[in-house]
Amino acid sequence: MRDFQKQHILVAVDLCIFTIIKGELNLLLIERKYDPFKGKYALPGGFVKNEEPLHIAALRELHEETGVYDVYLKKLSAYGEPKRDPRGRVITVVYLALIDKDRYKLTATTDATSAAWHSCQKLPPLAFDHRMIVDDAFKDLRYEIQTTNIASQLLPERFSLTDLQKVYESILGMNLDKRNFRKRIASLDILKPTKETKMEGAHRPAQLFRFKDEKYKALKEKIHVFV
Amino acid sequence: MRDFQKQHILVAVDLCIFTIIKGELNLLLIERKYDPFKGKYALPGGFVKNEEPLHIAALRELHEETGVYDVYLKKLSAYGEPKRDPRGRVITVVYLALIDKDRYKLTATTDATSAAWHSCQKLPPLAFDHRMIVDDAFKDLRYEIQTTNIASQLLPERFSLTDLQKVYESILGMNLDKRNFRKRIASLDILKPTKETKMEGAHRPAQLFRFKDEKYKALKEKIHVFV
DNA sequence: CCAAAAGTGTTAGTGATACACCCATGT
DNA sequence: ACATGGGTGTATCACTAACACTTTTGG
Repeated sequence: MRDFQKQHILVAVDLCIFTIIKGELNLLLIERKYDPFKGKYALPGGFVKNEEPLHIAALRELHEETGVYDVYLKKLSAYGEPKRDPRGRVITVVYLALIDKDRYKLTATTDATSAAWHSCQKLPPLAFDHRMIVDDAFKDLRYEIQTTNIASQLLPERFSLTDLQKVYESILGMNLDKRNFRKRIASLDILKPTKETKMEGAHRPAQLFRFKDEKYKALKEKIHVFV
Repeated sequence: MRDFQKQHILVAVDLCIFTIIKGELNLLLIERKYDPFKGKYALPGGFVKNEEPLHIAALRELHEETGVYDVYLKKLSAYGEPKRDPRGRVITVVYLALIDKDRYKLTATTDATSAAWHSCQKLPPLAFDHRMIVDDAFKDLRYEIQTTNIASQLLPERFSLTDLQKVYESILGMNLDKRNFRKRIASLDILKPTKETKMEGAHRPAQLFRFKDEKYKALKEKIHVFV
């Protein structure tokens, strides 16, 4: 414990909160009102309290920004370059959060914060090293979407197969063949059909499905002996 | 910055240093000489200095324990439960390191530390939350070995195909078919043959190979649209 | 009846898996 | 000559990828 008292590093959490809006992947950002990086956008986050577990700090920040508690939250990595915050040394632990925008609406911008969704296609310049953090989080999301059932976290309880396909397409950044997609989803055996349909627009209504497991579930242990 | 001064959380780095010994995956551990967890084993690590980048702190600790600087080092996650260290709140950033035991020998146990290799098949009880950390690091390693050329970091410059296969087998925890393994390695086109052979024991000598890219290289961008 | 999205099968090609014998060497 | 690990090819099966038309609804 000898060196303990000499250290002056602060611990924060930052959140990469993703959602799907109109079939596009979006990220929640806050516009900074003060220096440093005044006018730029940043990830929501804040300092960890002394007795507070990291994931509780993340949930607290998430709730402050979105009014939501019950979400998928995954710890990613930590970022701690000495100069990443010009005000002092801060190491931040990053959490990935996925929410269904329709279920959990943003509380009307509390306080002075102005949280808003931004399409991942064209993110504005970000403060600090947040661009790197987002890029890393996005890579993780791409992996998770392919190996787990986390797509369920981005959709309402009932959804059409086209809705689901758009989740995959927006995260993988490519168009998928409709027939092949449906075959693969069927083979995974993770959905159960409902008797409801979604009628919107002048076309044939879509059958709605729900996930068998609402909660996180790994779909494959083995990736393939190589990939 | 208002809450900055109130925080009392210390930042450390811990290292999961893997190597292959006699075809088995091993992890470097230190036996703790003092409480807490006296007599148990722990990951090598230490506190981050005020102006020190995290990866430099990791390299410093690595060098102290192994006498090695030039190794593959990858930042993993952070662990910061309030009670993980009974002496006070410490958040640790974990690094994965891979070394070739033959190239980089351990310096004869410096100071009072007693670092030693332990087979991952039968690790002793670990201090703190280090068991969880090792499990997470191992999962990461399993993924990396299948998607990148990091096997090169665990082998000497020249090695036989059987040596390479043992790296994969020990990390994947399964036996692989020799012919299929060689076909796949050939299709990846990451090795170049040397004219040397390894003669050891009373049998046909093995041809030695080396990696085309010594350094880290991703082998596949796309995992597969699912996995 | 037109527009718009939903829904549905087959084929060809590629890659994964399973499997057994001969080779070169030291003792 | 024998014991030991090195080295090689083929056949089957499973999965991926490419591809186009009919259905159902609202306007």
